[in-house]
Amino acid sequence: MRDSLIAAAFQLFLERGYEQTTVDDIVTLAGVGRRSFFRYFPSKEVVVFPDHDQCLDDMTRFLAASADSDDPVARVCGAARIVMRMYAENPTFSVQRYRLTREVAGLRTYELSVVWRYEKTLGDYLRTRWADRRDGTLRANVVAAAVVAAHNHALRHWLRSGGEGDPLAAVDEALEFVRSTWSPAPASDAPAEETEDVVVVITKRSTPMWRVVREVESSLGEG
Amino acid sequence: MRDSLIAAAFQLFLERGYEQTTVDDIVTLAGVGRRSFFRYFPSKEVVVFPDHDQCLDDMTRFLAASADSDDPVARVCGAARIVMRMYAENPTFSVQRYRLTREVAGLRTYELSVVWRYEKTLGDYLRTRWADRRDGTLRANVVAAAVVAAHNHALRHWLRSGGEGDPLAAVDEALEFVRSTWSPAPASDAPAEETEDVVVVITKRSTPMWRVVREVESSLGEG
DNA sequence: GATTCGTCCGGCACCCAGTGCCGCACGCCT
DNA sequence: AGGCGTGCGGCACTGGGTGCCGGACGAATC
Repeated sequence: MRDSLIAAAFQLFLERGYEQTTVDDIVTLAGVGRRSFFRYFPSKEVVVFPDHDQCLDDMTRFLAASADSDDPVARVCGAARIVMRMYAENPTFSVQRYRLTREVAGLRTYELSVVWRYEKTLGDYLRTRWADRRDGTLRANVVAAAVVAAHNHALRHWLRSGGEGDPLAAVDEALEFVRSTWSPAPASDAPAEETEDVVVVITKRSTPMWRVVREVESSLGEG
Repeated sequence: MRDSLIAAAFQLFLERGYEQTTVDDIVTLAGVGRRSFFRYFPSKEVVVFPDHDQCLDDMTRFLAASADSDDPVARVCGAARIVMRMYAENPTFSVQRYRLTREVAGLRTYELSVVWRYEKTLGDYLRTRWADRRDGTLRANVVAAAVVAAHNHALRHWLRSGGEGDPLAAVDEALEFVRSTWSPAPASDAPAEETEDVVVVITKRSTPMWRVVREVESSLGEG
């Protein structure tokens, strides 16, 4: 029932457009009653994003299964990967939906509310993880927004290309940009205590931290 | 006409709620025809955010008047200040609207589309400024999202407090967190070269950067 | 095997946001 | 005084979304 409604809806949406398709058209094509449509989808827009509820549940469970030893930033990056994986499971469907949302303003607005639920979920997780920090909530909100932005950057790029290439690798690269700016530990699990070289930094006491970082980074070369 | 419609709408929204107020109620209270409402506001939600169109224009002009010598990150932070200033001009109105958007899901969704226009404007500006950088668009999207998140963090905090305190100072503090992570130059124009103290750090070459930072921070005491 | 009960579906009536269209009144110019 | 553009009101209509009720189906019970 639910799947047949989705199939009928997308068939009509792609044929004659979203706004030119009424709910009556969908239910007559699917052969069900009009009332049943609104039993499965609270609004006409929801049928365009049928899998996001499940995906949000997956993300919530993934974050709830986090250990205290996990790096919070790396964890939310992993959570963002879940969403990208959902898109990557059905490339043609995702690309078709992307074209719809590009054209229809109402769908874009609804998509924003969907994305906002992900961002709120990530922000809530980071907020609890950084409850002891001062400015923990600010940091949580900013990092959550940055992760979502990086994810959407890679996602849109992949969707615009028509579903070519590896979206998981693209989102990892984009997320690495975010992770590297806030998360101290690298993603790789090779500990650094075993190496031998020594770096000496001499700086004035009030030198801003970013200068210290830049100096050390340059003294470390490109690695 | 436009102002009388806004006044009538908010009076009814605060009395009996947003969803319990129909457009007919608004126009009968304002003493105008129903058709005129939709002449001035394309939808019922728009009447709740009557000043955002003008504010978006102000932001666009502010960014267009940017010089190439300006720091892009500082410029978008200044653009975010424009929005906060608009909220701060009418504290009681802003707080009332905040309570409405907290309760009504449809208004929250519409607000997301409004915020998204700001974020897109900031992102477009940064994208042109960073056109030569590799990953310039990714950086632009992430920084724009971070600026919006920091702004909203300060805004929500101020609105939840009922409009107490200085929202401009709060948003500056939040934006400084974003600016300091991406823009090298400090906002204050006092360079750091004039101070005297020296800090010495000795570390292994492959010590992760976060350990270096922690070490320097601890050696600097609490300051 | 008949009854009963919970559940799911269809149909109906209704509300309300939003739109296209037309008529009218007002101010303006000639 | 007589056209004329503009802005407003009214009307009819479309379509999304909801409340309600009746009926069909299957499962448990007697």
